[in-house]
Amino acid sequence: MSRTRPAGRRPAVEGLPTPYAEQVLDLVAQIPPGRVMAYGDIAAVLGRGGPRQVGNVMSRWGGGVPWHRVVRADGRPAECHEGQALALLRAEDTPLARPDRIDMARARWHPEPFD
DNA sequence: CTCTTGACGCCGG
DNA sequence: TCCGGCGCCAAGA
Repeated sequence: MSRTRPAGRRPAVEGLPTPYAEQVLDLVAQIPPGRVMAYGDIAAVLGRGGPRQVGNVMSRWGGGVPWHRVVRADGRPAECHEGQALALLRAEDTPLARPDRIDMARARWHPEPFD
């Protein structure tokens, strides 16, 4: 009973995150405030899976990471929490191209080898 | 092994 | 701009 959880993640529901899910969550956790990454960008950086897989991971265990910084390639947050995500993004001064649209050209973030 | 399910992405109309 | 449709790929039944 010493260890109930091997990691500090917060499995919102149940079911341990798969190794792939851990990779996704770890990357999302590194996105700095005021910046965002598209689902497809995350899959491309990991070199595995696709945007659908990233979305699937976020839907299950996204609660432990800055989920609002993961948006669609067109600059809009996922529809299921669009308003809430926009509020959080505006609160951290994320560049917007429109009231409900992220300026991907300025807000898109990519992990550096130095980071 | 096959089939289904997705917090997606891109293209055409 | 808004729709509809197909492609992509991990995970579970």
